[in-house]
Amino acid sequence: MNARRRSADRTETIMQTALDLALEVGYAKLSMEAIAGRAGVGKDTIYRRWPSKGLLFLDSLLSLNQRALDYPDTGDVLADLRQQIHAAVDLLATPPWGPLYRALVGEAQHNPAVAAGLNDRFIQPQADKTVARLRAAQTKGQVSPDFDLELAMAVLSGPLYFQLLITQEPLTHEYVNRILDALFAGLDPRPRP
Amino acid sequence: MNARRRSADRTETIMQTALDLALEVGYAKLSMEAIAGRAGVGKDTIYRRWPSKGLLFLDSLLSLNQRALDYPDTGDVLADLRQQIHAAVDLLATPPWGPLYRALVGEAQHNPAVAAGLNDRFIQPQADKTVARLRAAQTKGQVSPDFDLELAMAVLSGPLYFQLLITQEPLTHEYVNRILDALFAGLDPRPRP
Amino acid sequence: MNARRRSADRTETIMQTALDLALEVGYAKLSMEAIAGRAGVGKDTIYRRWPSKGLLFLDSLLSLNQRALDYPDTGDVLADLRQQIHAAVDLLATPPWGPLYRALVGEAQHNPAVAAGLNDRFIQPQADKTVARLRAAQTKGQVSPDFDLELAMAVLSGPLYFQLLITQEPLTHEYVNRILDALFAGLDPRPRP
Amino acid sequence: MNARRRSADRTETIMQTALDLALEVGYAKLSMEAIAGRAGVGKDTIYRRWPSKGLLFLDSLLSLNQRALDYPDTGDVLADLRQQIHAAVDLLATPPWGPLYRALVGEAQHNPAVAAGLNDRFIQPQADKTVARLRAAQTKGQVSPDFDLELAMAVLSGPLYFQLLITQEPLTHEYVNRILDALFAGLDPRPRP
DNA sequence: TTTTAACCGAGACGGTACGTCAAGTCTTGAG
DNA sequence: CTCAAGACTTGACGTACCGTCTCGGTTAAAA
Repeated sequence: MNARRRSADRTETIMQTALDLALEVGYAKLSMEAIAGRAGVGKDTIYRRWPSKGLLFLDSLLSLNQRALDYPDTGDVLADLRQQIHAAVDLLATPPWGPLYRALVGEAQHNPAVAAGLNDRFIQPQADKTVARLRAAQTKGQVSPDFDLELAMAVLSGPLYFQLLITQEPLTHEYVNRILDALFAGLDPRPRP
Repeated sequence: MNARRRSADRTETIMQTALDLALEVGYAKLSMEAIAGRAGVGKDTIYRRWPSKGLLFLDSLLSLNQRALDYPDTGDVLADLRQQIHAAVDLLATPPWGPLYRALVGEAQHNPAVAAGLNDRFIQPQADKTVARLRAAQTKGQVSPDFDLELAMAVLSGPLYFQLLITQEPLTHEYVNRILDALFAGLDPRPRP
Repeated sequence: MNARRRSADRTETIMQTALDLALEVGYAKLSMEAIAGRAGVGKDTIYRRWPSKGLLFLDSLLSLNQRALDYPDTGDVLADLRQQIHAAVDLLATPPWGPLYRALVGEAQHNPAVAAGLNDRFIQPQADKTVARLRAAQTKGQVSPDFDLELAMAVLSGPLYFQLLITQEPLTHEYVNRILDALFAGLDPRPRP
Repeated sequence: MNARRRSADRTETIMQTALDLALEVGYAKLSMEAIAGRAGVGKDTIYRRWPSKGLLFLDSLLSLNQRALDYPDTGDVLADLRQQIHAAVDLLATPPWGPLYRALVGEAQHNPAVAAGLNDRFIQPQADKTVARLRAAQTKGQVSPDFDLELAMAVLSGPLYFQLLITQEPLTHEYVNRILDALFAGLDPRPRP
């Protein structure tokens, strides 16, 4: 039992060290040797827990940053979505997290295991929460029954990821609001009669 | 003149070899040494042209895949957008290109030079074309004058990139159509009176 | 203990391989990569043990060729010196050793660490033995008390090295004898009265 | 004629530059590229004149340091030898020349062409002059007719080279004198009756 | 309490690739 | 025709990590 507790301590130490080092030198220059050295741990002790640097990093980022990104349900869908997405955007704007999260997504592009882990442990749960919140509103009649919830989720997330990963312009509340407003007010391009 | 021509030949050979190797082993296992060896070229000859593997790969991908992704202008905005985006999606679905493009975007997450190059040479031009096509329609009165063109572009691109990079589900024409229809028909979630 | 033993084995293997390769291609074309490859060893494993090619080679040559070049003491100084120097000359004439030893001395001309190692591990000990043998003879009254032993050593060694390194004519027993005779019979150039 | 003169100028310039650079960075770090660059000359222009770095360096050292090391003939052999050898030793003690000459001899150990060039252009001529001076003395009856002149030359040179190349202790006039005195006074080790 | 087996830190090991450097050859355009 | 300039192939350098594999030296549990 004690052994297991020490084991758990070590697991935590390693993840924390990995994160610290990633903050200092960036994910690209993060090395298992440096993590092991700094954590005062043998390399095997790391490899016994995680099969690759990517998965260790994924675990570190997700486990140590367990901020509740849960949706409130105040009854006002739009306000709830806005608040939740603002929180997410704030997190990504807080200095280390944006680049680290970008690095993680980058890693997922080469490493299928990381991609799978990222999806299963973060992306899908978040998407599900968004859809669930929308569905709740739909049930209450606040949203039209033939509104495509999955698509709405994609239209909300997509532009943010596009900005984060591709154009790398800063994510602002104002931009989030424009997307939300377009989605909810209707982004109808048709010329008015 | 001859020297310059031979030089240009070599540049092309190197890019082609880089691409070939990337197809065979994937970007992650692509090495400068292997490229140099296969291309029958010294490593310096590569480093004289590109400062890093990422930029060589960026150049290879963009230069050797100069498919015109220009928008037609048939007068029907929706049809033109649909055709153009379908073409892009088809390209990404053609086996090697999807993973390679994903790898490139992944690399851009660690390497600012790649990110900048990708933006300047591909993302921005494409975005500009989309906006230009929309603006043309706006001028002709086919689209409402207060329609936010930049946002429309982001709403069109974002979900596709989200699917490509994050959920990694296949990109289909059907999905493109859903997005286009939502955008143009209006994705109004408000309950009908 | 096992680890240390395996370590020592590897050290020996590397030195032996270095020597083998030097025999085949000569010191000038000897490369760390070739040694590592042939020995089935990573380059780091070599660099962990020796900081440069020169010092590895020095170690290989001296450790693996630990022929006792000790002076006998039969009571007859001249005979003892002659025997010992003939042995040294024979060694240098045995095909690989002459060129390899020349290469080592050559390396010592650019590389102070090799020069120091060569002196400390080979030149000085040999010189000391020669002087010691002469001193023993002096003690026994076989040699005049004001005979300059250091100079005698230099007069014995110098011409041999001159021939080995500079004129590169073959070293023969006959040449050794001429030097010994001159030294012991007196090389008095003064015209006889 | 003009072309040839310019050609000769260039040859001189290259050798001078090689020597200058060798003084600055040492022979080991001397590179053809650096010489060409500094001399304002294409690499081919160098390779057209000398087939290798070693031979260029040999040429530079010998051609640009044409100090007359000729023996005077004042009638006093011993004094003449002493003066000449002191001059040589002084030259080697003047800072750059000792190390450079050592480097040249070092190079000769790997490179037969350098060894041959060094012998033909410097070692043999010097040896011949020494022997010639001794022979002159012999003819005048100042030296015994059965004195082995070649051996005397080797006994004079050998210890100096030994000190220069092997033990790397400083060469002093005092050491030269000890050798000369031993040679001329007779280094007779036999116990006096 | 003593034994014993798992676990650990440390870091050596065989590899692979890095990015740099220089060698010696080859090509071009200016004079 | 000769030259400077410098691109080119080649090949080695020394470094950095990878992921695997010992090695002793603690422990914590079973005996």
